[in-house]
Amino acid sequence: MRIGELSRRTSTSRRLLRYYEEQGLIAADRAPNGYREYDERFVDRVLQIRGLLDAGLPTRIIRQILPCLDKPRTIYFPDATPEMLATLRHERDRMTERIRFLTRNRDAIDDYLDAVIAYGGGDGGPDSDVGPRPAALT
Amino acid sequence: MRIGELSRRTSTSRRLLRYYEEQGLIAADRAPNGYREYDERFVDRVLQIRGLLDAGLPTRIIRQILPCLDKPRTIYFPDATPEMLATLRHERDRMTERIRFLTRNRDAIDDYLDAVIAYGGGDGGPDSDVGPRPAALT
DNA sequence: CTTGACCTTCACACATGTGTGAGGGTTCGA
DNA sequence: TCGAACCCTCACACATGTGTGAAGGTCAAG
Repeated sequence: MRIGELSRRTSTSRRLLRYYEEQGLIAADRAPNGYREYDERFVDRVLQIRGLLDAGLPTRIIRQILPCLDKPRTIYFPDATPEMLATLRHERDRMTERIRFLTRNRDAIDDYLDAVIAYGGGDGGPDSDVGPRPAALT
Repeated sequence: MRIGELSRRTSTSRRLLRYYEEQGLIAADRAPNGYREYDERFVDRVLQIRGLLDAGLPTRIIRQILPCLDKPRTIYFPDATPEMLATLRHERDRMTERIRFLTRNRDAIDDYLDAVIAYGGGDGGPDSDVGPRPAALT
């Protein structure tokens, strides 16, 4: 497929797809006329990049960890230099930290939301169907 | 305490502390000479801001959710407008998504690392003490 | 009183992800 | 053959978080 279709299928602007390529995250090959040509696998790949980007990782890091994330665990290990393994460990730990932090704060928001609907009776939002109020608060 | 101490205690540059204030994330009061004056609570507060920032939330969102995250669940609910509750729900869901994504990818990295050390015997890094290799690979 | 360590505001600078548009080719159907 | 709908590269622009430094005020110790 060409860039327009990939763009549509990943909800990612053409501009960004070219940017990701420039950053070495994806490598499209070219049709004789110069157009980029992508195959199916790029859809998942781009989605994964978006996810990692959204999770706060910079392209520089994504470029390094992406090859290790191929779904069929390629038993053929690429050039895993010690520096790269160190980066991987470090990034893994950083992600674990992030997960902890996000979880803690997400739960705090959740608690707040629960408290608000228990207290004020909610606002008709999508969380209004949470079942019976705790006895102590009714 | 003044900005220098808060900076040291939170490993955050003075510049950023002023920036967070400008963004409405913290509100220091001023000594007669114009110096910012912070109390203990700001240490945690700043650390929390850093965490949320690192987790990928922009200051604009942090400003909204921070008041809901005060540790002693202040049963006194601030001006929780419906728009704000909607933001909160949306952001909570977004965080849940991020957590899912980060977890998935973190685990993938972890698996890769495990596979590498099982395969190549590791590189002497901090994960080398993971115990016996899986029987099938030794 | 001076020096040094603090503090203030202001402003320019930079990296990163992303938008936008100019200037110009290719392809395909009417 | 024309127009629409693609594609290309290049480049400037913007928001956000962050660094850095100038020009100057405050304060305590020597």
